[in-house]
Amino acid sequence: MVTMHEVAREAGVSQAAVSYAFNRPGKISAGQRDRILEIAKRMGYHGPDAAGRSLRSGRVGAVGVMVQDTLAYAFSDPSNVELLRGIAEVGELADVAVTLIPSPPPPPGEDETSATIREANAGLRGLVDGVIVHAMPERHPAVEAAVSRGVPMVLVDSPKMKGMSFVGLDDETAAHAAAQHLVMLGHRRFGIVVDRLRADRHVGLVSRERMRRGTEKVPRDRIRGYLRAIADAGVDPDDVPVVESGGFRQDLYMDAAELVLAQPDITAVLAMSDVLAFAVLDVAERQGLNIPHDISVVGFDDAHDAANRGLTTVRQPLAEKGRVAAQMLLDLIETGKRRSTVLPTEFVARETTARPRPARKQR
Amino acid sequence: MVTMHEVAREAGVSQAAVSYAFNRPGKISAGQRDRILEIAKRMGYHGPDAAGRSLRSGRVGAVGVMVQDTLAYAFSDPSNVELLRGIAEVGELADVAVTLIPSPPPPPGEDETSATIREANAGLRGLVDGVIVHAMPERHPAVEAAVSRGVPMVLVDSPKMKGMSFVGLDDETAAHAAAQHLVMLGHRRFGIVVDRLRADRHVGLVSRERMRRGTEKVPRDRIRGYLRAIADAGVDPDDVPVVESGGFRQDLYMDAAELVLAQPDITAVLAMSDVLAFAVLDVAERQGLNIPHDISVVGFDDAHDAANRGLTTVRQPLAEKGRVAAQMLLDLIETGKRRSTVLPTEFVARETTARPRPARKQR
DNA sequence: CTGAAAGCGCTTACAG
DNA sequence: CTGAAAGCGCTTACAG
Repeated sequence: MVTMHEVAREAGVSQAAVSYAFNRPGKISAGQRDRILEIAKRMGYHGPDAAGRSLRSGRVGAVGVMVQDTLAYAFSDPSNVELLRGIAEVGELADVAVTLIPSPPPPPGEDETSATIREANAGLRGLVDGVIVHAMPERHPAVEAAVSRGVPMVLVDSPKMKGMSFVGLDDETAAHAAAQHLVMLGHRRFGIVVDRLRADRHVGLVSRERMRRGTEKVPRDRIRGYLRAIADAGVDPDDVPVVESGGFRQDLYMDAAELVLAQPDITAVLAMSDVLAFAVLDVAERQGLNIPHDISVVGFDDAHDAANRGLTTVRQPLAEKGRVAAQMLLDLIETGKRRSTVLPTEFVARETTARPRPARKQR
Repeated sequence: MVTMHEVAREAGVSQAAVSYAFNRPGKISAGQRDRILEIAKRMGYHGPDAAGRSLRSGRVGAVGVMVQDTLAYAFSDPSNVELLRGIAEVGELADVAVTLIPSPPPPPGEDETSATIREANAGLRGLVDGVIVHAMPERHPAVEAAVSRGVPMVLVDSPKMKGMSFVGLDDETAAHAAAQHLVMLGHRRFGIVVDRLRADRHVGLVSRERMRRGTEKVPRDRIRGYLRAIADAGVDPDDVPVVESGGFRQDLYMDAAELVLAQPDITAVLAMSDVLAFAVLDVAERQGLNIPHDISVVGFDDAHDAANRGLTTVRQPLAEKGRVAAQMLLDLIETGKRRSTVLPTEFVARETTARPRPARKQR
């Protein structure tokens, strides 16, 4: 590799002059600068090496996006992709690279030493100047490591932490509106589907105890909103079945959809995301159920396909969420100033919700 | 920031011993190692800093994906997302971060000095150990810079370069099969839509001269395949209108779809990608055309929505393409060995193609 | 406007 | 098994 030093020697100047030619055009005469750049080019020197530069300047030129689970998942859910798109837009304008950092939960029963080493080598490693923490649970070791390293951080759809920037929604209120729509249509028997309350791969019906101990902010808040609207309608929230898919894979979504549809007497399903709602639609169709007349379905996100499939859902500005978070992070890195933003949501009624069929017999 | 040095002093060992505790468990006794790790943890030292480490070791722990245009685009096209998903899967297994590197074309009329500086600061900057070059055109400065820097590189759907690893399809043969399907159904009047032949934002009908001078590998090869099948059917390929959207945005796709559908007497449209085909379907529907009876439409990719919308298309293994490319890059970084792979495609007939309406009058 | 010098945090070959 | 030392490529405060 050609270094600044070699270019400097060839040009007959100091190594610092070469650095200035690339980084501080003002510190050097235009003629000198052009001559140095030309010599650099001829020698195959293409500019300062990132490692040396960032070691010295403490700035890498990249921001990270920390996601739970696999990166593959990050690209599987269209809502997530939309968020990444927003982040990328801002990163690009600021000429900052975007690095994806998968942070799976620690393997069960790991000993202290391995944990320390794994965490040390995990994700961050100083590869980024700051990090957007997306939909991570409470007390995730990767987040805590970043906090104690003092990495500038913006929390998105993750549990709020004291003194940390936050971007998200008022999930509880938004979910309340969705459930209230069903209540107003006359529904009284509901099923709820969520993806994950804790990172322990639990699949199936959720106990009240488990609901209380959920570590994932978004599902927890949305369930709370659903149940509050349902309770307001005079239904005992403890009678409402909540199904957890346990992960973010299509097959798990389908299983969860089957389970929630198998709950006796329900006339409506509240799905925590559009992808879960789509799974419910698919299973219902396969079972010959008429949507919305046999079962009403409400999603959340207003993702890519929602309008095509006529899904009643809650719209959230996903790309905007990414843009706001990225801008907030860049400002935080620059100025150290923390902020928080709650983005608006909007309930969108489409064709997957209707009055419950009066003929549907009570068991 | 806590450094190794401070941990070493606190533990009463040399700085090297701390490095070994984290990186070379074998070089140090287990007791000593645990003690050092514990002290490190207590002091808030979370492992070697990436900048220092990579400066010394020459290894960053990240691979880049170079994409033309904006990152936002990278997340807009579902086919592209699928490819990224494949790359991410492999990167994850290897504990390597994935960094997205947008490489827009140079601004027109840029002077030499600015160009040198821009290129120096562009994308790579040593942020990655290697790069996957995805769908970049011939002679793109960012690619050339990476080549002359000697960055390990795998070309995906980009023009082949001497001595460089390559992953892609036999686009010409695949496109030939798609066009042949239409020929066999009896079609003789075709329109072709592609996204971009050169990075100059040309929009609209494409001259034969422009087709010859295309710098984008995939559209060039696919057009060649389409036209060969059409010529085999006895139609003069010079009579086949080719429309270029000029970019990767929904509105440009819609404009291109309108223009191709406005071509006189055509009974079939060959779209270079599913997203373009979807735009043709949307415009056709809005115009009250019956698909497939008024117009047959063929896509390419078999992306997410293709099956849902009944699109006749060419299936390619997008996620697999990403996995293969990423694995190839990791091998290249490790061993220096170059390879190339051509992945299989499969023509998939669905509901957007049929015999041309015999009643459709010839002008 | 230019140059000599210090030092960012780390890894590893070497000597013990 | 452990430690002292060199040096990776760079930026910037400082002196001229």
